[in-house]
Amino acid sequence: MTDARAEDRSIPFLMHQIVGRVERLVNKWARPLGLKIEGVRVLFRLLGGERSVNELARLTGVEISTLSRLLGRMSAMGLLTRRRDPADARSVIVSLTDTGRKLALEHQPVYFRDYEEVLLGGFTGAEAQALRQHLIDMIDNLDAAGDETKPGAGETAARAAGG
Amino acid sequence: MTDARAEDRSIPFLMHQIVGRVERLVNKWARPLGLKIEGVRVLFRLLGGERSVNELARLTGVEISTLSRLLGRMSAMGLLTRRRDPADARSVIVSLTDTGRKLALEHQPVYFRDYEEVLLGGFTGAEAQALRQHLIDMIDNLDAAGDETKPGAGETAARAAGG
DNA sequence: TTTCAATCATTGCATTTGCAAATAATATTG
DNA sequence: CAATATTATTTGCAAATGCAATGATTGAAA
Repeated sequence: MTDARAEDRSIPFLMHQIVGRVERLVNKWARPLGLKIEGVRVLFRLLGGERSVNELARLTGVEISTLSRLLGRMSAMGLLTRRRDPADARSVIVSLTDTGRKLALEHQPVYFRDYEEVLLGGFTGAEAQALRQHLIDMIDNLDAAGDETKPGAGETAARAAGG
Repeated sequence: MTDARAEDRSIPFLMHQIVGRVERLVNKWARPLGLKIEGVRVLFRLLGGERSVNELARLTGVEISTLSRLLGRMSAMGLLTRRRDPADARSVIVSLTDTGRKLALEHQPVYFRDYEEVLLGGFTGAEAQALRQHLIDMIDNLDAAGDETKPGAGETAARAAGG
């Protein structure tokens, strides 16, 4: 068991493992609802109010073309509606139907918060908070690095958070 | 910019964001090589020596059926070979070809270590180490929770690491 | 107003995905 | 040895993915 390790502890790989596991757990749970994790994210995000497709993409982290089609499916399922934004006819406003809202509210207790509780089992509040901040910092680092299209040999790393 | 936030700070979501960004960065870089991130993982993992498909799946976090097909493609690209394990004819041993090894070695400098450096930009060594350990703990938590098929209302969270 | 650039969303297309079933070989048990 | 359970890998199939290109609308500049 401790044999196949070695090199398994890089941060990106560990995070990949965690995200993959969470996805599999959520997918398993959401399958009876006819949804996968992305659909679940969309559903619960919309509980907070109407959003444009663009906002939804940013808020859920789903690729926008993927999202567009996902919205089509969820719309066909009767979970949400799409209508043109009167103020800007390029945008499409997505909102939950009563059915969608009902579904979301019914299953709210097993949403991400609970997965977060699983993830953070055994963590102190301070540890959890430090972790959360570190994750946010890493996102900033990535956004800074993303501008360069290529990470380079590592020279640009420290600058991102160092200021 | 600080407008569309709200609820963006759950641990699973933040990690999803990070993993997605890393994937996009690596995919962009790896595309000229005819690979995506999973292929890159396989390639560099094999640099450490031959592996069975099963081991490779565990080590790279790639779904096994996906991996099987990916190996077929990479084999067709001349990057690796598959042969039956003489000691256990159920297993298939995957190893790099000279071409594959050459490719891996050429591009080693921009592999995950560098992305890790990007991610950890501005982190102290202690912070990085704490983060790494937290990630490992979270994987353990997930594995413990995975046995139950469903996360429940949150009652099982603390038990996982608390013992 | 006309023209050109930027933004938002959708779709074409080939590729890839994941689950579940199938296939094959080995371990275990009696 | 025979029968059964377990492990390793591959494939059938329907569905989903992402990039790039398109259509439609708005904003800016002259």
